[in-house]
Amino acid sequence: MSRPEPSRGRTGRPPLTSRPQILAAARRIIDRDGWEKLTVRRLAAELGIGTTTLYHHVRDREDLLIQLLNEHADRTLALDLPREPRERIVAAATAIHDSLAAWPWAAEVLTTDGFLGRLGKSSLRMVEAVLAGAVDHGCTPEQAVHVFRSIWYFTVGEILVRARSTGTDGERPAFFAGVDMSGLPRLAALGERWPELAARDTYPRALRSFVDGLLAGTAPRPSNS
Amino acid sequence: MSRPEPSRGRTGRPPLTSRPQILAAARRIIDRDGWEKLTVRRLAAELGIGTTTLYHHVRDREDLLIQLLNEHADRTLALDLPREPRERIVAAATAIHDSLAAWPWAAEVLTTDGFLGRLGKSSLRMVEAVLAGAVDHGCTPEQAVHVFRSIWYFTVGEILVRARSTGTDGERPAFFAGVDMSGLPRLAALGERWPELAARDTYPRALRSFVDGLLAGTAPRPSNS
DNA sequence: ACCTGAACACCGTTCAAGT
DNA sequence: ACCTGAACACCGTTCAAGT
Repeated sequence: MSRPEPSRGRTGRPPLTSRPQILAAARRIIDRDGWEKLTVRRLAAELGIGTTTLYHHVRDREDLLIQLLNEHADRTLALDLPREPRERIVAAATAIHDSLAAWPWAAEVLTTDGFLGRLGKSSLRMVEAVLAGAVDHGCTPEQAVHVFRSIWYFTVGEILVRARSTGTDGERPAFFAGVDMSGLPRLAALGERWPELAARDTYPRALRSFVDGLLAGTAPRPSNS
Repeated sequence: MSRPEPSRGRTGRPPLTSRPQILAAARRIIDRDGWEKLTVRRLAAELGIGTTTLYHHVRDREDLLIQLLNEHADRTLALDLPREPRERIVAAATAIHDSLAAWPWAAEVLTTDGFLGRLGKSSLRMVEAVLAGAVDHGCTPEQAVHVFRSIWYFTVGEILVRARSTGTDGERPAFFAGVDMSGLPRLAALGERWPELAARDTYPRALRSFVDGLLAGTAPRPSNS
């Protein structure tokens, strides 16, 4: 896993490609060409190495993406969190959300199996904060996991849906064109205002409602003594 | 869009491939080989036609998937909903959830831009039900859209994350293996119980909490007169 | 009007071999 | 120990042509 010092006497050819180099090249591609263009083949080309060489440094494409995400998390999740339980939960969830919203390509990796077990320390700190906030509020560990998972699903859903929504609203033709609106009065009344309303950033407000709803079931801890 | 009667005199060769045939073949592939195998090329092969012929009947792969989803919705969302606003919202969201949970491949299409505008009547009925429930509870149209979107994000997130989670728990090695747990006491205390807790189906409970939280902000309508 | 093969421009990953 | 080209087994989509 860790690379040896170049000065230490060792057998074999010294590596020409390092993990930080690979991640830097990947970021370069994303910034320059868009994250859709980050493929194993292009990344190798960017590094000036053979495609297959990359497979000595990353297990597969998914592994590359998770390493990239963890590095991103290290840079964006190093913040202090409030002490009060509810505010702690809200702040941690918001940090996760904002971090992911800035990297919509993260969507590809968010839903992989066993994702949590492959997360780095920075991300796990945020998971811990939500769990601790819930427990401090009076939740059992089981309830705390439920609180975390609920918030996680909502956050992932928000990111994934909005990541694919074009910001190019304005010149788009009738959103509900060709849809038969009979029997759908509320939807019909909204009509073409829908795209505008759907584009609003309502994550913070919805998050607070959700946290309130989740914590309402469990009695808050009695103040000490 | 609609196909002509074969008996009516018309110019040109009669079509050998119809929309229902295509959708039936697609379902056959999904049931037999798994939804990952549903590709344009395989579908054409299943139908016994050239790959390019398919492009006369569907605009592209995404269009095929949305047609398939709408057909699925027609078969699964034809249910009655309770009249009481809160129960109406919960029932509609649960119907959407259960319908999607049964077809995890729907994940591929859920997040496409302008998705709502391409939905069929059965799905829009559920959207309408959530909006109507919120308005009947006392929400403004703007708030009702907020309620729908919040529930939608949560539902999509739950489906997408759980769709990729293997049900093959039991023989999997240590979930948090190799993770440094120092400074993460709540997570450490949970330890290897995490996969078991994360596998629980908590959607209904979390949904109720969310709906409660979302409706709490808006005063319930005064009973009539 | 409907259908087609060939081609374009790609993918991720593995193998056996080279230095 | 590290790197490699070639190959495998695919993708979605477009074009110009055939019946």
